[in-house]
Amino acid sequence: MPQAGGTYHHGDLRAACLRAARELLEEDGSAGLSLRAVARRAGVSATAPYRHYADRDALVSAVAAQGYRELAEHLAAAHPSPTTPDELAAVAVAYVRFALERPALFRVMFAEPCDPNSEERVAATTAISEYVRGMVRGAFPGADVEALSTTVWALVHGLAFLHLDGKLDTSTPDVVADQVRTAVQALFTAPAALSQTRA
Amino acid sequence: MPQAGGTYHHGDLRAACLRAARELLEEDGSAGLSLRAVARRAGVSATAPYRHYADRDALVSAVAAQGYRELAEHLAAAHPSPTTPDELAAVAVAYVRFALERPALFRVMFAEPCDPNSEERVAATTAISEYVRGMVRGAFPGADVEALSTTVWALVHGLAFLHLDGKLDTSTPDVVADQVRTAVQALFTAPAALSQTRA
DNA sequence: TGTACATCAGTGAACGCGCGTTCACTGATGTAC
DNA sequence: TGTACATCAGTGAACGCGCGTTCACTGATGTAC
Repeated sequence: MPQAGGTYHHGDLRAACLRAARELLEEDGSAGLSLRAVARRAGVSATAPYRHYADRDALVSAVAAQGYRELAEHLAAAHPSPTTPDELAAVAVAYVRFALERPALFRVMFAEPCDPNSEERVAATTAISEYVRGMVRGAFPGADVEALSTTVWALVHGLAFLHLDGKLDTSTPDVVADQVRTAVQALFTAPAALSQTRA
Repeated sequence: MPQAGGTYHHGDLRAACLRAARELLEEDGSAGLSLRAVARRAGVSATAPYRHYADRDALVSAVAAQGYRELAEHLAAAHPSPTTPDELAAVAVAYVRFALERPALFRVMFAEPCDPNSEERVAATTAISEYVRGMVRGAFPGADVEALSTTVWALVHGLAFLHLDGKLDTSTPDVVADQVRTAVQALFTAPAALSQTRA
């Protein structure tokens, strides 16, 4: 029964490493995420983390997986099962806000094809796309769920990254939220504009 | 008048560094993009690049700017001024293909907010968004150009990144192209599906 | 309840690595007279 | 046309750094009897 204390045994170094990694990530970006730095921050020798993570990649994977889980919760908190455009927009806003509030984490999550070896990561990714699919199913009954899910996810993901990379106005959270809502609205009104041209 | 020869003076080391950087980028990812590696590949001493680039960041910025210029050309080559959904889809496919063919370069281009100090980079970014705006203006006369441009860019950018990060089926270029076309189509048909639910 | 022992989670020294960057330098080039 | 000299683009040794990872180790914990 581990008792967290100032003693030789840490108590829960695994979790402490994860926490330290998250902090470093937000402070220094992914460049700052080294095993040694994590150990330092956790107040432990440089090699202690090896008791809990096979190597640096394993730690990074764990961080990413945690990020996915939090993202899923964050979206569900915005609305568990959106069906109207407004509800859908609210979830989109939540997605983008998540990215902007944890930029380095978000980058790590999507930094490379998650290696199929990490079950934890695969499961986490799948959970997100399932959520999106469920959302589309609820909001657009009768639509091609697969295609529209991709569209919706891509739109929101693209908004998140363009904001993250400074390609869009990110001055205040409200400005961002408005842009996201408008973009999602455009998803519903674009054909009306198009119909002026053709037919 | 620089004569490229096997002599002491390189001739055009600036360009050679850029070329070497691009190669390293595609071979080893952005982790492989070090000034020393670039110098090595260019067949020059480790410090020679400093004659042409103030520091590593300057090189990276130059690479990114070159990437933006190439992306702009690539899109224009797909269609200089698309107006129909099909033409728009063709440009979208070109965008995603560009990303998948030069994954590491694409990542560098969008890896961080381009520092406003690099005029070259700012100009390059602006060129892309201008192109998108022009496209939207042509394809959707009467629409809110600003909002719809953001939507279109985000959708396509999101598709590119989700593919790049292995979140979508990337098995063959054709599969990818189909997905992109379908997603863009969905942009035009989503409200029809929605109208089944409401009103 | 007390003790012997296995197991586990840490330590700390050491390895080799590649990196960015500085510095004083030197060879090649071009220009002014 | 020839020569002196300034400038420019390279060299190579050296700096200090932080990293990932290995290894043999030791202190703490828990368990079987």
